[in-house]
Amino acid sequence: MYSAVMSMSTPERLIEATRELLWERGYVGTSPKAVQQAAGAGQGSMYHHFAGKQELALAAIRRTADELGAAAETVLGGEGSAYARIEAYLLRERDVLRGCPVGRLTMDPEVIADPALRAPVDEALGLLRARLAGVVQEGLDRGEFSGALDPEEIAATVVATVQGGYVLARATGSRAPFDSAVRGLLALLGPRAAVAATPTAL
Amino acid sequence: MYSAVMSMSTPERLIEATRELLWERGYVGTSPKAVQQAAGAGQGSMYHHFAGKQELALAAIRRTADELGAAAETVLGGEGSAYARIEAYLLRERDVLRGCPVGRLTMDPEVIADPALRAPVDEALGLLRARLAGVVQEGLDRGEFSGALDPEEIAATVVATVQGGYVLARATGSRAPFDSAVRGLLALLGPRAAVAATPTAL
DNA sequence: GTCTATAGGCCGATAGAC
DNA sequence: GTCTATCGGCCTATAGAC
Repeated sequence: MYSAVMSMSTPERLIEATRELLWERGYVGTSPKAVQQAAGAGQGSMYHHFAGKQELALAAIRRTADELGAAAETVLGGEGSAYARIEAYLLRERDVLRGCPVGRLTMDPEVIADPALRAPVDEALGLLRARLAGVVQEGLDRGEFSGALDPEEIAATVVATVQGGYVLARATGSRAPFDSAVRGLLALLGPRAAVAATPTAL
Repeated sequence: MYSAVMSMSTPERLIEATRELLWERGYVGTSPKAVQQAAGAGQGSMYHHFAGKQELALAAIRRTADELGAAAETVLGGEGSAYARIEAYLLRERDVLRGCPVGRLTMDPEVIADPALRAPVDEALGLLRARLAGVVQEGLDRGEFSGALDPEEIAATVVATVQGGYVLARATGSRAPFDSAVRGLLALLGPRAAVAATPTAL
């Protein structure tokens, strides 16, 4: 991990340092100087590779957004019933107290005010919802869930529960409320569905 | 509204201005200077009434947290079935694109790092969850919901859906995903419960 | 209570030498 | 590519006059 960082090119180190700082402190709370120190790069070096704070943040946000999509696809494109895949998404390993590196940006006034910075955030969360809606639709087609459910609504509820779970966990300083929220959602989504799907999947 | 602001004492105006700025820009993004300008108060005046940024923010956060509790109680302490009250909480009027003034602070590194600033946030969200859990328990006692549900988990899911709904709405720039998430949750919580409770409530 | 003055340091960026 | 120097302005206070 650290050796990987040390062997990176300067632009790479700058982007990775920016990703970390954006995650922890947001755009408003991240200064070029802090990025340079974290990346071990000088002032002139940073401005040689990137036009400024915004351009650097854009590169960092794009990468983080792409990673979110890839991670979601790994879990949602896996084996099993629709319920099982949604469960896998919800129970996936997470650094709960750090929150979501993409969702976090949504609370930053300067990210929201800048269309270029907001675009990757919007897209990543939109794709995630669409992908989840597809899985819910599959489950509906297979009769896993009650027929009254709207796939896009359930997808929004699933993503919102995760994003809001981070809020509750950070408020408390413990991941417990996140886990509660997820278990509550699974209980509402689940029992009958899981059983119904078993014959086909397992 | 504005006349009310203008007739307020200087400390009051400072607190209200801080509340607005904290909501929009967070603690990290809010400067004493910006507060002074928004409140129409001078530098010396602000530091006469408050020791500094942290003390001012503490007063503002406490008030916002208290308001959250009062607003929740208004809706959750009302008439109707448990389902109806949770529905009322979820459908309550909200400035969705502005997000939650309390939940927002959870993404601020300096609020989370400062126990004094975090405490009111933690307490407000904790009380909200407890209050909702009580309502769910009532619903369970009256047979409104499926017996398998855990009140604290469902309460966490409800609050998380709202908090996460804000994230989705702000990412998109539209309240639509918030409404979807809420409708999805109501669909999961609901139909049978709503019908079962109707005889008593309506 | 409110004002102005002052402080040392960071903010985000630009310029130009090496 | 990376460095140092420099910029005007804001950050968060503090000091002391009025």
